[in-house]
Amino acid sequence: MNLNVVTLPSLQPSRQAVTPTAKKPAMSTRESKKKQTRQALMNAALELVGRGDNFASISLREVAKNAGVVPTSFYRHFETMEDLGLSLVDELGMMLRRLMRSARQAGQSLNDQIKASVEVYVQHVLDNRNLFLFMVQCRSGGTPALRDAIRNELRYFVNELVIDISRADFLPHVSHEDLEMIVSLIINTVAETTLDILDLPTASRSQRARIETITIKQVRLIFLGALAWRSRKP
Amino acid sequence: MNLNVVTLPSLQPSRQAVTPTAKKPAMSTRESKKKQTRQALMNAALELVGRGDNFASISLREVAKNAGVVPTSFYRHFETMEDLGLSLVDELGMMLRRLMRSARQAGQSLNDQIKASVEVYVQHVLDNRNLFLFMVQCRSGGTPALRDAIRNELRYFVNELVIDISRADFLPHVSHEDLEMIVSLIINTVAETTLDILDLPTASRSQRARIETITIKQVRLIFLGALAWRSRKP
DNA sequence: TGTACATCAGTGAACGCGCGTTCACTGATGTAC
DNA sequence: TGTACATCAGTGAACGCGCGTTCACTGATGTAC
Repeated sequence: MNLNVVTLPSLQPSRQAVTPTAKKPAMSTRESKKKQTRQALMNAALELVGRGDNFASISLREVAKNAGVVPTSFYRHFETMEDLGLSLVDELGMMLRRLMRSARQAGQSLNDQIKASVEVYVQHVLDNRNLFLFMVQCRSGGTPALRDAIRNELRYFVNELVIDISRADFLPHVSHEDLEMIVSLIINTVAETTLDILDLPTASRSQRARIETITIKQVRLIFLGALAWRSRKP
Repeated sequence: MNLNVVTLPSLQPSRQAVTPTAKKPAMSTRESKKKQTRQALMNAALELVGRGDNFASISLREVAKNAGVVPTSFYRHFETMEDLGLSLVDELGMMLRRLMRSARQAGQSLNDQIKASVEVYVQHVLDNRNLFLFMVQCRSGGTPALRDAIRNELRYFVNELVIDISRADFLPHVSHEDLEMIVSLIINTVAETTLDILDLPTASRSQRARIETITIKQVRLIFLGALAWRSRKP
């Protein structure tokens, strides 16, 4: 598409140079406005989820209205509400990757790392309330396609953590298969707290600390079990 | 209401004697027909959940239609769909108590007990598909009242298991508070498998065995951790 | 650079439909005497 | 036991409303020359 621009740089050199991020070609006014509306629709849906509606019962018209466009405009961006939902899962995925990056802090003891990771998770849930609400709702109440998409995001999370723990050599006596079993247990345990966090009255610091303490204990106990675990030879 | 019947048993002695379960007075035709319709409405809602609809987006009219009554009839039994949902939670509660009773089998080793309990759980999920679908949907996507009701049912489960383990003296070195933390971890771990079980293609025995194996391992690992756990003195 | 044409994100009217809820009703069941 | 009246689960018509989707449109933006 932009190949001729690249092979014949003399044609529009100044435009390319002015572009803030040099990687992608400058976005046209039309394109960027379209992206803006698209994002507005996604945010509107999240907003409605945040207000207490279930994603499964939100109407296309409500979303359009909240995004400040006419209902028919919706179709310029998404085929159906499920389609929009799948895009939200993409957004969720990016957020989870950011979360993962924040949680990876080397050079500490295992106990400190557990504590820090749980705290980072709780903070992310509070900072991305609506997106996490969407996640827990759709994970168990979405259409098959949505549930599957979310399941994949969580699987990615598990795989990454398995790699981390393998590299750190925390549990050298555990087989790969069993390590996956253990990491799933950890991820599920942490994920399980999501709803409890979201249901907290905002700014209830003591309640938040209570949940964090319990979760940290649970993950530590799992590691204690993992250290005593004997994998059968493969 | 029936007090005079009780205090003056000579009035209708034969009717009382004929009643199959002697505890409650005989139900009138009208009463029993009403209960029947009520149950039909609840079953219709579960049926729709089983077909893939989200409870949050099921309409009162669909439920009535599926139950074979006119929409206005619904109001003779429930005020709203949420009201019906709360009754379904009651039904769920009774089912969970039956499950708990089946899982309580004394006189085995801890490992055998874990294995048997997980298998009983999986069997119950498969036998009560729609009710468990309703549970996982509403636990994270229901109205606040519904979520709270389900949360209470699960809390009951945790409390019962704490009592069991205390009595069995499996973990005498663990404080009551930490025991609750551990039992929550176990219950959440087992509950987490629910969706995976429900998503299985029916009668995929090998997949079912895989899930059971992993879950059994996870619970055993938790107990291993619990045995090594050191509670602070209270 | 200026002009003529193409593209396409967003508009607004219109559709048929199922929704929750109201109301007055019917007729089988229950109660009082 | 028989009769006259009360109760109330279920009916059916009707309401106004928001829904998803269609269609022809408008006018700003992009493209070609």
